[in-house]
Amino acid sequence: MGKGLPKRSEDYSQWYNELVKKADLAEHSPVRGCMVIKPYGFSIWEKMQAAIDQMFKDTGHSNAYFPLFVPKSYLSREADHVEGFAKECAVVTHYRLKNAEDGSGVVVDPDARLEEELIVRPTSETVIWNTYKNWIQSYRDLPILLNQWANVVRWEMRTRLFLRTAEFLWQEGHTAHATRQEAIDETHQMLDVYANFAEEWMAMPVIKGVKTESERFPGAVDTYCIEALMQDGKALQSGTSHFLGQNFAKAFDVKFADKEGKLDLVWGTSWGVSTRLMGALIMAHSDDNGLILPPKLAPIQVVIVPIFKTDEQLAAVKEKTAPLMEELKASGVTCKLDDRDTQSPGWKFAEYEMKGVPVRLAVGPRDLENNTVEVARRDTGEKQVVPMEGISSHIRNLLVEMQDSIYQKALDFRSSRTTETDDYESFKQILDEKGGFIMAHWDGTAETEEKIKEETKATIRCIPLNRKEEEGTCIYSGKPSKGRVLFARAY
RNA sequence: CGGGGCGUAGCGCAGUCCGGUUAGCGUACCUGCUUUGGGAGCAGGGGGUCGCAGGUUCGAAUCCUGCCGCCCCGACCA
Repeated sequence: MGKGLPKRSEDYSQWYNELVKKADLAEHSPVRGCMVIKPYGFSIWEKMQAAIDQMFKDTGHSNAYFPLFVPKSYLSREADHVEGFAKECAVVTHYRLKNAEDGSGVVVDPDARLEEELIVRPTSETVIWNTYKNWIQSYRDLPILLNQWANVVRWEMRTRLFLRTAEFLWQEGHTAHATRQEAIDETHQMLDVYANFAEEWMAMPVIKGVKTESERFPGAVDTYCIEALMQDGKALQSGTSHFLGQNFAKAFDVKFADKEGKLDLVWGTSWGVSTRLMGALIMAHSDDNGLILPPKLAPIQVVIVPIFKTDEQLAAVKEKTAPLMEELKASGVTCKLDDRDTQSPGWKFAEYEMKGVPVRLAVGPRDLENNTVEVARRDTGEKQVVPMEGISSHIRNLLVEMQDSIYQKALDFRSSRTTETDDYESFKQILDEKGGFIMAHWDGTAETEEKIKEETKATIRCIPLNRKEEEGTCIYSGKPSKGRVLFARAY
């Protein structure tokens, strides 16, 4: 593994790319825009999955699985939906290969063309609503509260590891309800689940809001989102929850008989987060020495690096640390002892910093003699020699404190990079000089939104749910506005 | 799809303009010795269809033609 990372201040984007590779999270695959998620990266994703999955279960959802392929005709059933996704769909046209006659390899067998092409799902609303049609006849069949963990493909023109890949992993929840209000409540509930996950697990503060019409999910009535701020001052949409109204029920003819025997269309929601959250996690906290992981999502929370010259010294360190490891494991702390004699302690220090292991313990002859251990915390870089007595509870407290402190740091950063302005010139100046979130008045029209985007590359990330109602005038058009919206340049 | 750049050892690169020893450097890898509290040192060693295909030439990584792939900028991006 090569040394060092580019500095964030010099080239943020290159810093990110290098970090992803050097922390052993992911790498490019032979296929353009796709990635190999490496074991360490995947183990972080698994921790995220486990936590989110539990939150889904706790809110009454079950997992299921629907197929990868969508018949082409399904996609066009909902007009906005096909409009939104058609340009980035991978299409399966044949089902067989054969040996080339000139011996150059295999070629597509022209006789094996599919009667109807299959789309590799960019999202599963269509397959799922087509299925729901068969499952729903009566109000007694409702609600249906399902989630699936899956891969989807969106043929993006430009990709970046985790942030935007042609194939990505995600979960997509799809629910069906008897009433409008119940579906709206579900939409909000899942938005809250995402926000809680982002803040409590990822230590990443987010703004909850609703998208403007132009940023809305194709086929949705309303799209809610959580928006996070990255260290370079750009926004990252980190999760979405859609109120679908009756749009997909209409497209797939999903009706139910209510208590009075009257037929009505079913109300729907869908919601998802993806491996993009990995990108968010990386960019929200990490520094020029590598990844910084909040303890709750760190696959290894504590690493012990023994300092030794001889086998006897190593054995003595192991004997000393064995009870500590037992104790930590018993209290749910993931702990690893790196006793390799093939790498120097300094190499290991750098390595675990790159990988974002929250707490590092170094134990050597000096410590054995004094009954101490050197404790280093990744987020601040602080090192402390502490007595072996009570070390286990010291570490547990430290992990809790770090989780909180990492969140607080991100929150402080966001506060310092959130600006209110009432003037278009200073709006542009803030974007160029400071970046971050800008709260400003907007007249509510798509035209104005588009103009601002063209001129500044900033988009309306969302209309925050908790914004205060206040009269104002649009920074661009000068027309009246009922409240501020959240602007930023975004990923 | 438009503009720019790049394909040489696992990775990162020099050499290409101006053709000419055995294609080189860093790192990684292997062996040995000394080391080990912040990415160790020394010595030795292995690893190459120079993106692919043609052409020019006594001779091509280097010049010419065609093709392929990747990266960056733009367009695009629930």
